[in-house]
Amino acid sequence: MASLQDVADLAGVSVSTVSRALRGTGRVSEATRNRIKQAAESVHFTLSRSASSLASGKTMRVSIVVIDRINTWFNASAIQGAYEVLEPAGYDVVPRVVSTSEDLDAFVRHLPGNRNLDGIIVVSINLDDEYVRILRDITVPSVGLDARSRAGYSATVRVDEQVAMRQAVGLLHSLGHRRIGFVEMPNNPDFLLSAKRRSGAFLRAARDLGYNEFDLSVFEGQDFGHFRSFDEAVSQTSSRIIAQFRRPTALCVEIDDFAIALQYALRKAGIRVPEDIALIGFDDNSRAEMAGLTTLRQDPHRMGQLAAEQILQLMQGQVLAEPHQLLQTTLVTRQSTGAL
Amino acid sequence: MASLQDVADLAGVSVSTVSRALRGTGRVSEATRNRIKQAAESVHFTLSRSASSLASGKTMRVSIVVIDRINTWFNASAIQGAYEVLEPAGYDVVPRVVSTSEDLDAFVRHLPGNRNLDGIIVVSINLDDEYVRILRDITVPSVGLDARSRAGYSATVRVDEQVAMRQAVGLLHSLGHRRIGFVEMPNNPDFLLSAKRRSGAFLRAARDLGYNEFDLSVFEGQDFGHFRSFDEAVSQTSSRIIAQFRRPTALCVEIDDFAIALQYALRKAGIRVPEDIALIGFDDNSRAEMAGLTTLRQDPHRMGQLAAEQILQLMQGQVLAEPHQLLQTTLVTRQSTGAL
DNA sequence: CTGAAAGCGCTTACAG
DNA sequence: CTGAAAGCGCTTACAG
Repeated sequence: MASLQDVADLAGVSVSTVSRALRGTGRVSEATRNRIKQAAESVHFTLSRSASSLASGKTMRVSIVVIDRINTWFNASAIQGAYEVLEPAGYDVVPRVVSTSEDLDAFVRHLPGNRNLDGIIVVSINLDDEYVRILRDITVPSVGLDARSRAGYSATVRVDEQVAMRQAVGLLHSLGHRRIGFVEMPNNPDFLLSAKRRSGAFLRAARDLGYNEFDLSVFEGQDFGHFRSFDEAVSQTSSRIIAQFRRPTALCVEIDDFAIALQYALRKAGIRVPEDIALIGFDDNSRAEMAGLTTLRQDPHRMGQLAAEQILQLMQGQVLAEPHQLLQTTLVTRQSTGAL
Repeated sequence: MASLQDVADLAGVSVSTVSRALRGTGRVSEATRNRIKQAAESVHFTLSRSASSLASGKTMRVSIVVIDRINTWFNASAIQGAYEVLEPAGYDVVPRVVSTSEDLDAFVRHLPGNRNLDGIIVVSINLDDEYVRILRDITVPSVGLDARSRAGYSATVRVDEQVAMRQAVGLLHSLGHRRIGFVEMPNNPDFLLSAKRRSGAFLRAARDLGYNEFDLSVFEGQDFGHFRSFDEAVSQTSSRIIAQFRRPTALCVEIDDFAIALQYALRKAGIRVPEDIALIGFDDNSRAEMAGLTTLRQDPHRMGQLAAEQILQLMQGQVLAEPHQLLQTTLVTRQSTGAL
């Protein structure tokens, strides 16, 4: 396997010159550069990232931390977005999955001594105070994507949930719904996702529009471990909704996948959607259109790009013009809320 | 940032001993090991992968190459599967996207001199002869996942398309369909995906069951670039099908997403599914159930795990008991083929 | 069981 | 514009 030295010998120059020529840094004469490039080509030379990294102190690696799985609609889209801006800049994107608070703990605790990454993008994780302290003290920049709070992150990208919920509740209000509710997902108890913030935003938006406590209900998400399956969680939630005293005529559901399953379960139980209960989701994922689900569209792919742009600037030591970016959702109206 | 040397000083031993103790290699006394572990903890020590890599010659990195996007159902599931087995073994999984033949070319041509990965998993790419030659000569093992041919790869994992198509055609035959066809996807012209193999397998299966040339049709996939959008490709294909002389009463479609879109377009054009045309997809992806699509289920998540297990063994220099694994699909019957 | 030392393949001041 | 040399932080024979 050819090394810098081999290329240097071939081109009749020193390794320093080869290094400079290949990376386009420092002045190297046109002629020398060409000679070197040819020599490099001829032996299929590729820089050893390990050696470069060790010498330069930069790993050219950014880690993207996601909860539970890489292959969810949100996570995979965010990773793709980040990849699109990081790859052309020469960085490897290294996914890291955490499933339990121990996983996260191990990851965060190793951060202070970690020389294996130049930046971190963290998806849908809110940091408790201890982690905030650790993140603040490390030299590696971190960007929170879809985090509830800015705490601990050098920069954040998230969706404006308050405006989103105003859009949703506004639609329900204009359709004449007087009793409305919010349905939280079953959750991974080790992570405080965006659920609480989203239901809080829902309640605030509703009160602003004149709904009072008796007209509002929140179906709280339970620990996912309580259920044998996703389907069981859905049908249990469906039953709770149906049995509810002064049952709402419209529901905002935390995410599309749950809303879609719920719509199916409700209909199976004889509840008509949207006539008896109207439904609004959140995401506009790949199944929402087919399900005829009215929803709040967000764009994790774009969020991944933005987070990557931020981390890129931070890694270059730049000061961000807008470290905390708030994106707006788009209300997409479909059958699950009936005709406008 | 603490280095091995710092830990050694703290524990009062040499760096060699620290290195051995931390990695659990070589004999180190219980007492020494504990002292070292404590010292390491206390300064949040983490090994520098770059330095380890440079010294040991192993990068602890495996690249997974996918076409066009990370966030497709197939690709993201495969990556997740690979991650699950590679991460516990200490390897980073580094996704790499190729969109054009130039991308692939650049990647493959750099392989011979590449010291930046220990193994490669390549998804849905068939190698032409030149690449086969390059791959054969490099020292890094490669696993082909969903490749049409074994050529060039140290090992492969794929689905048995011949059996799959026999399942599908068998169902159509038993349902009494006498004129049947296969619909290819619009394709990325830079990559020869599995389309041709799949339609070939369809034709073989159909002939074996007694269908003759006049009863069979193949709607060939066109260069995706010809269309302004996916929807346009779909509606064009739909029109071709409808206009077909001696139109088939049942179609196998190359993948679910296209089948689902096609079902929608056909119905919109007044063709009843399954009464006028029955449809069978391929994948059983997350939308197939909702669409009521009969389909051939495959499991890219499992394929990713298997490919990772193979590459792991190859990287350890082991000889594979079964280098070429063929998985079976499961026929999942739903409304798009009517009642059995 | 432990240590001294060479070496992995680069980058980067420092000189010239 | 170019080169000699130090050094990045580890691993791994080699000795003892």
